[in-house]
Amino acid sequence: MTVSEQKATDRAGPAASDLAFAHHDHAHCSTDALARAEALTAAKGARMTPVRRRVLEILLEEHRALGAYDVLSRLVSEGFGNQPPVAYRALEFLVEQGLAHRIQRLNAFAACVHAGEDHAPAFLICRDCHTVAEAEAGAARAALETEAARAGFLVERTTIEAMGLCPNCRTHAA
Amino acid sequence: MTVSEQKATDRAGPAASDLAFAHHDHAHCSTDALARAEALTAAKGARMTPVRRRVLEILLEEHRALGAYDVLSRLVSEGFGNQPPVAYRALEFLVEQGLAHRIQRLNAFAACVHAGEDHAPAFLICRDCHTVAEAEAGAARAALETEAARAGFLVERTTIEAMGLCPNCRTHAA
DNA sequence: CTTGACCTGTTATGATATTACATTCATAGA
DNA sequence: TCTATGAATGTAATATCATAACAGGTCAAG
Ligand SMILES: [Zn+2]
Ligand SMILES: [Zn+2]
Ligand SMILES: [Zn+2]
Ligand SMILES: [Zn+2]
Repeated sequence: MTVSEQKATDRAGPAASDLAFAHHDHAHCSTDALARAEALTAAKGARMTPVRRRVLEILLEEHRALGAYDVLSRLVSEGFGNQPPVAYRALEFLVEQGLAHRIQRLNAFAACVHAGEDHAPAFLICRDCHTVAEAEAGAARAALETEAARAGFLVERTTIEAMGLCPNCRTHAA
Repeated sequence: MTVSEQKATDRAGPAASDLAFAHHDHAHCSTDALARAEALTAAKGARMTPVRRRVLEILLEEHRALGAYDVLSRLVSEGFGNQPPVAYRALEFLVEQGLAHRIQRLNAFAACVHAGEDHAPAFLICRDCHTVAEAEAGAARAALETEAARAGFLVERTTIEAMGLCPNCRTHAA
């Protein structure tokens, strides 16, 4: 990473204290994200319907990734449709709108904690407590694009994920 | 990326001409990989059985990722067992031995073209022709670890994949 | 030749995801 | 206001990906 790239990362990236692992006022974190989601979809003319809103709320409850069927079972118990497309369509919408991310490693979905910020996310997945934190992947993505460019490959989308131990679980393990 | 990191990449990484996209003597590329696989497993005392060898050969036929069921259907037509565990177990073995990689994005598997080299792979996946090239991810992984360290997260395994257009398909598209 | 580890075959099931079509809902234009 | 239209949702059926559990076979060390 060059010095200028590091500075860019420092400007754009979340502070370490923003990360899911740190203690924080999660009720605020969650309602804030939901409010921003409403504003963003309204601005784009996209429709934040009840199912979609509820799915986002469910994802926001914890900093974990949920499978489509986990989400679906929650929806069913609240009177929404009980077939897979109900969950998959709402999740697809949220991902398209940048309000949620798909975690490839887990075949699961997590709410975006930086909605509207046009960020390059990496995901830090704790194998122990299953918390998923969204980290800044600008530098990693740049390195990947550099490598791709050597091959003449045009990068359109990237998947950058790390599996390991979060600070809390490291401490417990030690 | 620092200058020293760039140099490290240049030393360790494959030349651009090594990549799957470039024209190359693939018969040699393939038989060579198979020979190295035999040597590596022998050295480790692991058993390269007929199914396992055949699965590796199948993966080596092209620089693409194959799903477990694609592999399985090939095995069936050659007299091996026709149940999913037959394919999954052979693939699991190859991944454990570092002879193949799992491509998360595709739920599929590709032969490793740098077996035994202790590399940090990134995968460049062409959305058009489905070729999968293995690129050097040392720099990207280092950037990801730096970011993870800020959060106190201990990285154990990484998934670094890019979806996009390979040089050939870029040309055709243009 | 027995033992024990490992490998393979097979059944059954579970988990993830999509296609297709019918119905309902929101809203822009007549 | 009253449709026409496209969007969203509900539902059934199916496709795709993955693992658990157990039985039987192979092979080399003892
Ligand atoms: Zn939070
Ligand atoms: Zn944890
Ligand atoms: Zn080749
Ligand atoms: Zn291509």
